[in-house]
Amino acid sequence: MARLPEYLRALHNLAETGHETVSSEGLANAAGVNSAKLRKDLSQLGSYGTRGVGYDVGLLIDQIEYVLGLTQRRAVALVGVGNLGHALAGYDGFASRGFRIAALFDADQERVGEEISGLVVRHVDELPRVAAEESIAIGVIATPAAAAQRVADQLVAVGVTSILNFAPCVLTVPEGVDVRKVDLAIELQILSFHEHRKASLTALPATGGSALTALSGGLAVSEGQEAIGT
Amino acid sequence: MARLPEYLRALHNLAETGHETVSSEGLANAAGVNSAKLRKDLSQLGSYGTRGVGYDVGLLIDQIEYVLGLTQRRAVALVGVGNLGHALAGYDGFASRGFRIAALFDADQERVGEEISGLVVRHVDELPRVAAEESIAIGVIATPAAAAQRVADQLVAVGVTSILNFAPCVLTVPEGVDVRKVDLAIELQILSFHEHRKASLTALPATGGSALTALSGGLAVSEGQEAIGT
DNA sequence: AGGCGCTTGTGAAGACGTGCACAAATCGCG
DNA sequence: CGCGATTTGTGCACGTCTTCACAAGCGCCT
Ligand SMILES: NC(=O)c1ccc[n+]([C@@H]2O[C@H](COP(=O)([O-])OP(=O)(O)OC[C@H]3O[C@@H](n4cnc5c(N)ncnc54)[C@H](O)[C@@H]3O)[C@@H](O)[C@H]2O)c1
Ligand SMILES: NC(=O)c1ccc[n+]([C@@H]2O[C@H](COP(=O)([O-])OP(=O)(O)OC[C@H]3O[C@@H](n4cnc5c(N)ncnc54)[C@H](O)[C@@H]3O)[C@@H](O)[C@H]2O)c1
Repeated sequence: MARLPEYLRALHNLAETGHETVSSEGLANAAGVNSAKLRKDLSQLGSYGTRGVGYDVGLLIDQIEYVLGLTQRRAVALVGVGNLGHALAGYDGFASRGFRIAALFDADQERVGEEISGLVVRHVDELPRVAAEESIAIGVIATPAAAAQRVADQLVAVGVTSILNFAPCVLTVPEGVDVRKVDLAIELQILSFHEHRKASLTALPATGGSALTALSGGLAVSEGQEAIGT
Repeated sequence: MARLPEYLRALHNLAETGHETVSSEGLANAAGVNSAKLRKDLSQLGSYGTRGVGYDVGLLIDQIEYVLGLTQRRAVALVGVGNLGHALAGYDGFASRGFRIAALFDADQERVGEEISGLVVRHVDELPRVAAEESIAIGVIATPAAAAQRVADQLVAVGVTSILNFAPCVLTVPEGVDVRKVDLAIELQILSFHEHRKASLTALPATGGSALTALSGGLAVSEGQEAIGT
């Protein structure tokens, strides 16, 4: 389930605040989801709630971390240490959430050798050797789109089966390899769509207006995320 | 539809390659989706394909850009010019996809006044004045989680109705305001989950193994993204 | 002009996710 | 010990999304 990480984060917050137990309602609130949905999700983990009381925060954290495979700290390789790569490499939020940036790679000789928060940037050709040493579990691609497919191929070649891709392009990978994409421009465009829809609706309250207005008003808007009402 | 931006990107690629028309199959391939799904999506835009030929690339681009509200270049305000904020501010991919970073804000006096790719960082208290001048459409939050809710409130106060949030926390906003969240750690954790699942499955081919194995094997894995097989 | 191959648009079926509503279970308290 | 308050776990119904499959439409070639 894609919501598990969200629950986990909320649980960690609760744990730091001193809570020992949470009701499904409380946790659902903190995670921004429906309480029934949350209970259904958690019931799939093997039922660790006590009726009348709620869920044991610590136990639930352990459960979710186990299911997510966070009991072992996974090694991440970051390829492409440019604008975005620098930010990622210097981000401490990964370490606190179960990951360890194990190596940085770039193709630019100017960047090779540079040290970023304790790690030295290596040439991408060294990937096979480093992968063998570090047992990389996840590869992150932060190169321009033109280079992304080649980098993906290289990652797959050294045995990486999970890739997080920041380049705005579709990657083709063998079956068994998971790819997730983060494209900020797409996020903005989805927001822009909503803006446009809102604007059209307020401008033409009941007329129906242009074909586009009817379209955007009548169509389902399900992007896997939605606004959280007050 | 959340897939429209993906189609748009693929279409721009095709246009640059000199294609004048595309079949649904071709475009679906380029965007990484099923062709039937793509046709159904496009049919909602008002049917601009020619049977036996395909879709006119240029026309389709115009259509999608109109629906997404990209005919006007929307102004984006970026709040929090730290590690990540710098990368975002210096990213030229926004400009080419219909957006204009109109202003940068930070609360740290040390950062106020700094110039990043032609824009001067302003203090977040100036937001009301600048928003009035620039008619900000979208706000991007790249502050620590602790400050995110306050910043969101400030953005809403000046009339922003679309927010892209990079901080790992749930934002509460009034109805009518859209929030999208990008949490990199969550992306990694989802990948980690798949890694764990794959490992469990290969380790215990048919036994069923632990409760967790049965769980992860039997449960639906739908995270809004999936691997693209070869 | 006619036929043929290709492509779109869509009906229908199935899978999936969501949320309500309620029974079962547990705790605390009198 | 029993009762009520509280909260979990889930059956069920509903709406949405996905995919297949195919008829209708279009252009090209003969
Ligand atoms: N900067 C952002 O905020 C941002 C936002 C969204 C998306 N992106 C995307 O992230 C990617 C990187 O963006 P950026 O701003 O960091 O670009 P950048 O040009 O600053 O950095 C790219 C880096 O990748 C390296 N590189 C190029 N080819 C390589 C190869 N084959 N192997 C290894 N390294 C290689 C380059 O040497 C460079 O250091 C781009 O695809 C961009 O579209 C960036
Ligand atoms: N750096 C990354 O790669 C990365 C990755 C994923 C998520 N994030 C998230 O993005 C956010 C920013 O990360 P970062 O690495 O840039 O952190 P950072 O500490 O480098 O930058 C945060 C910036 O926000 C500013 N700020 C703090 N409070 C503010 C306020 N009230 N108003 C305006 N500005 C304020 C700070 O002065 C600072 O410049 C964090 O929530 C982080 O979890 C970052």
